[in-house]
Amino acid sequence: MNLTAEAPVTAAEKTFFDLRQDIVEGVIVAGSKLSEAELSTKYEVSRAVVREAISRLETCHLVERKANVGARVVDLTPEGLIELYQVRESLEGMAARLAATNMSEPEIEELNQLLATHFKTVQSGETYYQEAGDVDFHYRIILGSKNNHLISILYDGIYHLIRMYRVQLGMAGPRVTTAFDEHKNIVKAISDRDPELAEMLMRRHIQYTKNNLQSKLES
Amino acid sequence: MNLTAEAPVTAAEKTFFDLRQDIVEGVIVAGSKLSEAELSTKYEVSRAVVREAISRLETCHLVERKANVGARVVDLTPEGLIELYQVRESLEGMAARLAATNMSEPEIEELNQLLATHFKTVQSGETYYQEAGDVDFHYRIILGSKNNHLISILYDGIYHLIRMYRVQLGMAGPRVTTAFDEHKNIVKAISDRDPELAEMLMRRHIQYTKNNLQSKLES
DNA sequence: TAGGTCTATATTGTCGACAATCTGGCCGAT
DNA sequence: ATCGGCCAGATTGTCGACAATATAGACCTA
Repeated sequence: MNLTAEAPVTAAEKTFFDLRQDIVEGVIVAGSKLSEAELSTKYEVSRAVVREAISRLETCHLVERKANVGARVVDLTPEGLIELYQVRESLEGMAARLAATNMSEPEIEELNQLLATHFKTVQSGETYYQEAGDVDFHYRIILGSKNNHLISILYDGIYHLIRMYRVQLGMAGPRVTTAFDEHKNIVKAISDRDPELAEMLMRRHIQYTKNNLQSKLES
Repeated sequence: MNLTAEAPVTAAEKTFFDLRQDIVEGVIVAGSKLSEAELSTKYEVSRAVVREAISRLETCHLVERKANVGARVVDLTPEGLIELYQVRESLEGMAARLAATNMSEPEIEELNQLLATHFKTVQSGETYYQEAGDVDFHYRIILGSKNNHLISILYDGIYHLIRMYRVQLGMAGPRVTTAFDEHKNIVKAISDRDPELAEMLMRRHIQYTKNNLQSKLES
């Protein structure tokens, strides 16, 4: 997710990005312990920057920390997934509602163009869509809400966890095209400046996504 | 807000609590810069623990940090208040809805008892209610949602900001008794296991609170 | 005088060492 | 044999010093 396109300016930030990626992609196994000394040698930085990186991971809810004990990567449970998606549904539903009011016409135009690009990608059968494409779509709508708190909670707070579930459960399959249609309808509602419909469609879209993930988690 | 009743186990945690309180209560002025060296001498700890404390304050959205520049206390703007309460309305509305389903009968009973206690406090005319009492009320409902992500976002994330607005704008006045009635109706909806009504009443309650705060901010 | 560069200073970022605390295993008592 | 306390090792928390970066002001130039 280099959508924010922010280059790490400090060593702690770079270590944070590296660690986050390794956790999201499962290189560091869910539930495993994060030893400061170990990571310090692995990423070739001092323990202080590892501590700072871990501290930021805690903000993303990717790790949990106990005083004088240490940090562990969160483990993925069905209950956690349900809780996460309850919150996501509410927040992104609000984002879609606000976006229908607050997005500028040029931004909406860009959103439509993004959709057109995705359409070609889907037709060509690439799996790329579900990962970066989907994230990009949701990202723009969240930004379109123009609510900085909302943006922060979603992107600094829970989005990496959502990615973690998706990546580790392996996203692909028949939902790709139907998800695209759902995206299309959401964009149409936003283009029509219909906040209530935009929220409802977004909430359903996320519910479908949750159900899809749940079925994979239970299998 | 010692509802969580968690004693600081480490120096960084204690410094975090102290700093947070000073910021929320306005002892440290909104918008002011947080100098690590200065705070280090003031709280009599090393710069490392000050840095950790500031890092945690960033998670609460109480301070903003820029690399190689430093941290500043957030400043309170009308726009920020609106954004904050949009998010709060959505999240606490969800909390009330979930609480109506997930709270146990004993927990609901305790909630009713809390309300009875508040009634006496309101009658006696103490201002205590609006601060700790109100926070306690909302806290229990949030916990009653049984959704750990939601609980974390609200309590580790935005509740201290809400307190900051309330404390610094000076809460008291004629809304005390009407707010109590709103609380009473919310508890009734939860007792009746009526999720939709509970959510609607909570959302309205928070809207009223926002309007009340806004009028103070504009004056 | 306006604009830009350069330097001095202050502040933040990073490091390695030491202190405090937890964990797991050993030993003894009942 | 089981339970509890206790010791050793390892891990996290804290500290002060050093390095890297930004900021403000002086100085120079056009």
